[in-house]
Amino acid sequence: MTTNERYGLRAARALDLWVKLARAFSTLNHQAEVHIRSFGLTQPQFSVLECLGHRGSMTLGELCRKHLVSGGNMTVVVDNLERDGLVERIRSKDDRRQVSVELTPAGQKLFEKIFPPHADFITDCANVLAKDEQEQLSTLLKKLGLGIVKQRCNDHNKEKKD
Amino acid sequence: MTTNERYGLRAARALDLWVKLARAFSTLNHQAEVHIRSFGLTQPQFSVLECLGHRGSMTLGELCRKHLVSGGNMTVVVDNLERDGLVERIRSKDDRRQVSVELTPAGQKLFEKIFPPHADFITDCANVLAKDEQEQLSTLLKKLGLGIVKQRCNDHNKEKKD
DNA sequence: CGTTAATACTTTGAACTCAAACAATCGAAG
DNA sequence: CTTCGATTGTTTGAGTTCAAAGTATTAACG
Repeated sequence: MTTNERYGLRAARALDLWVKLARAFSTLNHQAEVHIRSFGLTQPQFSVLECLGHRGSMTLGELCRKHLVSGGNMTVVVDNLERDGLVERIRSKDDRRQVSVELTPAGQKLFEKIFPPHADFITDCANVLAKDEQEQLSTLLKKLGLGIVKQRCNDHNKEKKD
Repeated sequence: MTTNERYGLRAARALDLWVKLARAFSTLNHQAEVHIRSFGLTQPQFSVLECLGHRGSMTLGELCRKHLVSGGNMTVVVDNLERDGLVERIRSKDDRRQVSVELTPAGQKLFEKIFPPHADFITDCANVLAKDEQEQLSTLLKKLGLGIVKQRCNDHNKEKKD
């Protein structure tokens, strides 16, 4: 019995989309992971390094929001980067609760060394699709992602009212 | 300085696609996670339960391949499901290395209880997009995912020859 | 001023993930 | 029949993730 026969056409289409999304992400993610690992970093570590490299120092909270990651987590990632001498924690003077994270010279150097080849790597992968396919895919993914956030947010507010 | 100015248009497009893919996946994944957690399961646990519910018993190796997950990992997930009395390990008589994993009656019951509402949930999320948009997106994601596998596989073989 | 609430981060415990090392079993070649 | 190599699972160690509880600091209110 197919998913269609069991749960209907709409559900079959939705579940199919969900599987394809998970597979595509998982595949690219795995490739990126392997590539990044060859530089001695994990993916979240690289991601934080990249963020700091491109946008300068950020607080832990900003890093969390940017990475859609829960608080307790970023602490550990930054711990490990700090242990490896790639970033530095600096308590803000204005608000002593906040901790600003900055690249050390070693961190900056590593970022400059590994980001370009990594960008090339991602570009290679994306070139499986033609230019307009890439743009079309981006657009649809954005619509899906933002749409879900909006939808869930509305549902949540509706529940509150009830 | 934009990504485009820094690394060129092709890279900018590819990186943008990568970010959108990661965001869309992460958003839907998070929603699904929260929904599944309300039934007392984690996502990988649910995923294994679903697999067994739809396709009957499978060996650990089959589960690994189906979930694109490394071996040592599935052991733990199945450990936890077994601890909760939802699945059972059965050593194959033909090949005593293989371990077949089966749903217990409790596991079967839980699967039947939670899969339909979960399918509805995913369907709701997907309905952010119109029917033809969903199909288009599925097609592009599939092409991207399979294309990358193929590309990397070729690269790998090329390296071997060198 | 002092209490109370909110914010920013850290800690803790459970689960998942990988890679690498290990054990058990099977198959095939000598 | 024995040994060697491949396959199947498990174990171990490091890292990531979340949720929930805890600490420190700030802001706001009486």
